[in-house]
Amino acid sequence: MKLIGTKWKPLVLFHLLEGPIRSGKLQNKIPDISNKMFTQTVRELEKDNLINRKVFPVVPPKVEYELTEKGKSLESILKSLDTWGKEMSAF
Amino acid sequence: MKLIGTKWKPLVLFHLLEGPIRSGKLQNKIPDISNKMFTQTVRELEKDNLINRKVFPVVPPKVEYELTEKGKSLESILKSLDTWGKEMSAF
DNA sequence: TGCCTATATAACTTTTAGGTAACTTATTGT
DNA sequence: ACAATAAGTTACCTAAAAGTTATATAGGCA
Repeated sequence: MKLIGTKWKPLVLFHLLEGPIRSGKLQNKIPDISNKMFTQTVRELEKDNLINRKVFPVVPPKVEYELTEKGKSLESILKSLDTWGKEMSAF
Repeated sequence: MKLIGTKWKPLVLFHLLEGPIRSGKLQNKIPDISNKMFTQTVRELEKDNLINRKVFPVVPPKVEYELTEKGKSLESILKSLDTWGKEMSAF
């Protein structure tokens, strides 16, 4: 499972720390991600067992993503990365 | 500075946590890295001010790498990542 | 004379990540 | 009829990351 070495995975996970969220909303939180990369990223995270995908059988579609326990175990790392990145961009 | 999104940077930094080390030794700790990627990676880390490069003017060449203070500030993140990776590969 | 050393670079190729744009789906409301 | 909706897929293309192979260096020593 490559977490590092990918551009989007950590970012998606980071936003999921806030709790379950609809697909579109999550995507909006990451303005620069393309539609394709978003889907691809969440699919991989699902395979990695870091997130769950909940599909509601309605029209138009409704899909929610949320962290699994395994995903939640990344919380401190993700937050540290975020903090570190912000501190360093001050330089 | 892209730490995330690169394959080798975190690994190189992780090995430097043990202290200053000669170029060749460091490279040996990462068996799968190609000669080119090793050089390229340390050069970028140097530009990022995460590591220092010390050149000894001898023949054959002797070069040492060590973390800067900024590099050392990554310690807890790097160690967490390492620990997490090991725990998870148990699955 | 010519080989060995450790570190690095250059030229080139392959692989993978990522982006774009068009299309699908099924139901509701007009 | 048909437009709008949210989520996703597909085919295609480009750019960036990484790998491979060959070469340079300069002094010590057989």
